[in-house]
Amino acid sequence: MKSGTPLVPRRKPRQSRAQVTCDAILTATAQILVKDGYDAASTNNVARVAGVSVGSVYQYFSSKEALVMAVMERHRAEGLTDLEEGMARLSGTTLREAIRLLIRQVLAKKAANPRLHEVLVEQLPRMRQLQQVDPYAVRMLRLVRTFLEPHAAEVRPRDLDMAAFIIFNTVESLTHVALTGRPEYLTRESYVDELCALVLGYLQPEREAVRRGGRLPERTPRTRTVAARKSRSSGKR
Amino acid sequence: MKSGTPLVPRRKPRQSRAQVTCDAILTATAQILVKDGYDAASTNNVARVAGVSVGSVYQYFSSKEALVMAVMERHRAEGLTDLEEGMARLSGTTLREAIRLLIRQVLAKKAANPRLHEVLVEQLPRMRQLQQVDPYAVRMLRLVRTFLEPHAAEVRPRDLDMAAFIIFNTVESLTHVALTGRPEYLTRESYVDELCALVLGYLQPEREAVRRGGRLPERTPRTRTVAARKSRSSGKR
DNA sequence: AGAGAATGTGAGCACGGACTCACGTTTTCA
DNA sequence: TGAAAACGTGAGTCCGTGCTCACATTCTCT
Repeated sequence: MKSGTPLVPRRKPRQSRAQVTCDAILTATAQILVKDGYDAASTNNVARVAGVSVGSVYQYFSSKEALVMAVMERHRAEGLTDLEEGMARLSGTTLREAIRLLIRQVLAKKAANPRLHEVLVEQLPRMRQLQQVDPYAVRMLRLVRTFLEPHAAEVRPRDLDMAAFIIFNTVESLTHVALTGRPEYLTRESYVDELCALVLGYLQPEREAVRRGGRLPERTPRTRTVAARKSRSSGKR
Repeated sequence: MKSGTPLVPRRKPRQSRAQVTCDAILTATAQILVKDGYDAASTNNVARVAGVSVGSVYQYFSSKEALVMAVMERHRAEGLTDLEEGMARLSGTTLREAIRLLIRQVLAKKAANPRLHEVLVEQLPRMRQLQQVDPYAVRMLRLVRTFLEPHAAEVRPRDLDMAAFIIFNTVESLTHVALTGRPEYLTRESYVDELCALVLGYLQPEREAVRRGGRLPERTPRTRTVAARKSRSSGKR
């Protein structure tokens, strides 16, 4: 792949048949990504699957990177509007309910097309274009921040930008790792519960509870419940 | 890269000069990964930088993937023993203190060689070998679980495996995204504070606080601070 | 109609990468 | 000491990939 190639300046489809070709190319790319991963998505292969010639691919996409980028863009735009709509439906709910709805939505979204999400997220760091500032990420964070602002008073974190960054990335990452490492979790209600607890616990004002929990054992625990001791020994290899 | 190549069966260094070559190769690989990324780490290039011939590389590593895998293994083993040692030093501290120490350790570890961590984490999903069960991940999770067990009684989550999964991945992911997206955060004390709040808040037993927080505004907020309203409108694009 | 623009074609080039192999050199050890 | 094993070499093979270009086809619009 040439490194100096500009990523944007390419012919835009003017006639409808061109639009069709363009769509076919994007769809084929997505399909290959899902089925065989990034490496299989060579320009020649994409052209073949799309039923067009390589030349046509390069009419509309200046490089392989631009091609994958376009698929990503399409997909992310969807995610963005989804979240926007989701947030619009929140009036009249408690913070707790709102967070649960949003988390559930993110999980459902990823579960709907797990493989595509997986591949795209993995390729994200390879996109030169995004190395500087990723407008999508910025908008996502702004959205979360906007969600937090009305609750600024009742919530612990003072730096809402950082809070948005943390919440967004927590939910995003935990969804992603569950997807790849623990697919069962995605459909397990308790996972949603835990994610909610995580976010809500983070937002809650401090208190003393766990701090009172006492010291860690020196060697062996002196006083401990039977259940605790049992699960402990079963945890050893 | 051939896909059918076995990843293990390769000559093991028996003489000391062989060990030297082997080390040189691994070091060169790591160095290239850090400086120029994965794509630059071609076998020929690795050999050149290591000062050996390509043939020697293939004496000990059956493929490029195996090569990178070896670097990863080395690096992850380090991380594992680090965490083990860190946990061994925790007796006599509160849960709160313990968590803070561990989080700070993870952050410091990544900040010490950010680029290597970054590249390796990015390449992780490409490793065919790990697609099934990743023994490193298993051991890490077991470690966290072992850490949690003595506190099973004073802590909210009932499923300690899931809790370990969530905590480990939260800290890991948030460290990583900070590394790549907000490097300033890594040295900011407040980021450590927030991560601690996140984990501790998650572990704390439930309570009513935020639930009482009331409803979200229907259309426009009725009662809201000036500051909140101001930053809110500025949040629009 | 027909000229020019838009669209589509695909053989093939240039390049670089992963990997092999036939052969030298050094070490081991009986 | 000398033969076998371990180690090291690097030119060279093979293959896929990204991408171009000269040309053919279709559309648009006066």
